[in-house]
Amino acid sequence: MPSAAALLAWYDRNRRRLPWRAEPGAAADPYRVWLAEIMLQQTTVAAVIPYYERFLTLFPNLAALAAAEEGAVLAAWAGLGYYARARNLHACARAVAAAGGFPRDAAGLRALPGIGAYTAAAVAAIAFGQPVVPVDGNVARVVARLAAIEAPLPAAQGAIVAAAEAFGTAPEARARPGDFAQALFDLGATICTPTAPACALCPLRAGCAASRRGIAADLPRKAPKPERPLRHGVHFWLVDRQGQVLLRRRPPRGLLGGMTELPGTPWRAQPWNDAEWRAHAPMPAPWRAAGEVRHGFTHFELRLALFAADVPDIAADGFLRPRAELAAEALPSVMRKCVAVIGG
DNA sequence: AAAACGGGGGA
DNA sequence: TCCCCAGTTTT
Repeated sequence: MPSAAALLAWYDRNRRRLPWRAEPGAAADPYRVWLAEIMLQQTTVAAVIPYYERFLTLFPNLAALAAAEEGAVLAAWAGLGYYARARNLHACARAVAAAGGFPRDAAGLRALPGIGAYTAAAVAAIAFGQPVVPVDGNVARVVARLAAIEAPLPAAQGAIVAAAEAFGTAPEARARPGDFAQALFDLGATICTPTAPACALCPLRAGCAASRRGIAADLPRKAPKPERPLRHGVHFWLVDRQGQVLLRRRPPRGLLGGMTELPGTPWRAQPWNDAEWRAHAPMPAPWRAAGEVRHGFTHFELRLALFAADVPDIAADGFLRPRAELAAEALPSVMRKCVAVIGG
């Protein structure tokens, strides 16, 4: 069994300073811990920091976020991805505000929108000092190596969680649950990295089965991923005589749910021919080819053809924005790419 | 159990 | 290019 004491001693000297973290010895703010954890789901620290700072300015506390319109929250989230997180964040803020505060235990937190097993444990440990171990990608990698778990993910997840909980029962870990969790995060982020782990610098090396066997860099093993299919779409850049561009809102749920887009066709496996995409144009217009955009989503690759036209007046569903203000519009990244190609 | 759900940074 | 990231929800 690796040494929790050694891990915490390493953490006390090497901890990362992050905007949502309390200073050593200070109490963590549950609102900030929760907000950061939601943003950090499947998202790197570097990507989160500017969004976190902006969010805290717009919504400095739970009451402010609960009082905001969902559209304002989605707009502040634009570009960060996984937009269901923003909708759940808002719903969660209202539920917690109505209840008078966050539940202090993992089971209570787990019942809230957008909070799964990982986030419940992270908030319980970091904000409320509960003796639980959140297992994210970092912790899973560290623990799979410590215990030399060779079964591939996701089948190995149960064994990894069990090993993490066993590590967390050490008295030093139970005395500082939040620091123990964050120590595992920091170790995974800076020493026990996915490729080429710096085992020579690791405080847990003596207790690491994978390091001993020389297979640390090979763990955790992962099941092969299905290949991503290709999809095609066409989007339209329609400008009126006042220089206003037609935009519209996507359906409230599903892919990019509730976000703003240029009007376009559905995205499908087969490319669109001329007659097909014209049937989806917001109105008849002298369309001219205006470029192409490629964008990768988690489960498919997207190729968009862009067509532009100028008309005196726009008569179509959607809303208008001055072309010059589009850079400031809250757009998902794929639509930001379209604007950059056409209007850039 | 499997699929849906974004986007950016690093190897 | 592929992989990974402080995962959750829906089917």
